[in-house]
Amino acid sequence: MEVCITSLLRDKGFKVTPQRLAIYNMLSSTRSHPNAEMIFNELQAMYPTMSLATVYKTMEILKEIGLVQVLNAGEDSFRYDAVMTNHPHVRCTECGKVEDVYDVNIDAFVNEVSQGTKYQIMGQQFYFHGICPNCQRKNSN
Amino acid sequence: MEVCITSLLRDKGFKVTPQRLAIYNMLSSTRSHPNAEMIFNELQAMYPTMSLATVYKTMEILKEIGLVQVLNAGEDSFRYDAVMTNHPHVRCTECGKVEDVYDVNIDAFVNEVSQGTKYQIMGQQFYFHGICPNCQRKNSN
DNA sequence: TTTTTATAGAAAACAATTATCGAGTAATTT
DNA sequence: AAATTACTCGATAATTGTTTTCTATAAAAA
Ligand SMILES: [Mn+2]
Ligand SMILES: [Mn+2]
Ligand SMILES: [Zn+2]
Ligand SMILES: [Zn+2]
Repeated sequence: MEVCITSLLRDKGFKVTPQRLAIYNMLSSTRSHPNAEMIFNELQAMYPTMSLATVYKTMEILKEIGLVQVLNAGEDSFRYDAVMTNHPHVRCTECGKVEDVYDVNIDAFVNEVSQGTKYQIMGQQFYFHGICPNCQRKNSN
Repeated sequence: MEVCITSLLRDKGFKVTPQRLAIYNMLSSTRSHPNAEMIFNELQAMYPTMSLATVYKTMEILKEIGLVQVLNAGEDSFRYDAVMTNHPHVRCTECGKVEDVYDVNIDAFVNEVSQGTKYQIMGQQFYFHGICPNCQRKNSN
């Protein structure tokens, strides 16, 4: 993993810096689909001088070299995901968390759409919204 | 249609104003999925004094009374749709236009996801991106 | 090393959206 | 119809997420 990002950066002419490694490490070791601010806050303790702009610029690079994908779950900010398989997401409308949707095969659906449209489909994002188990429990009390 | 929005507004305690009717009429007679600025520009000629803030506030109300849905196609601004059926959208990554995806049944897919997750699913949005027929033609020349 | 080049971070700029507020207008009451 | 009330418009300012600019400095190359 470390090797991967290091050589990927270098191969594309980007420098390997502690900030970039820290940001990628943080993102690839969480399932919380954080936005720029969450990443910034998390790294604040360890990298007190890091700025939000660095997070944004790094995400731009990581996206470009194919290490992260950008999510747009109907909020006012973008979220980031280091898992590069194209999987659906679900957002809890009460607590706001965004999680993966597992165990669902999107290929059949994607193929159906690809064949039914004149667009040349390059990708897609599926967002569900609803209430997470936690919030359901809270509500029923 | 006119009747519908008029009575819906009144029933929910909102006043029926020319601006609101104009915005809703414009939106329901286009398939371009405009964002606030596009709506504003389009109405500028007929309503020279209308402000962007009014467009935003009106969209908020129209969303609340269930007459429009808000789209989030991975851009930096929201788009609006007066068609309330839940249908997938596709955005051309070259010219930026957003169109409907027709003739595809999402129910089976939605059901599969609903049953595979512990979330109580309330809704979803499906976005595809690719290249529209026009831009494909341009590219091949 | 030394030299070259890209980057980090502070600060300012930007763009989409939201909030505030006073004057105006529609609905309601008299 | 007139008066009262409550809501709304649009100008302006504020906010928020993101991008740009600039320069000392860290990383890569020589
Ligand atoms: Mn994910
Ligand atoms: Mn549509
Ligand atoms: Zn929740
Ligand atoms: Zn196009």
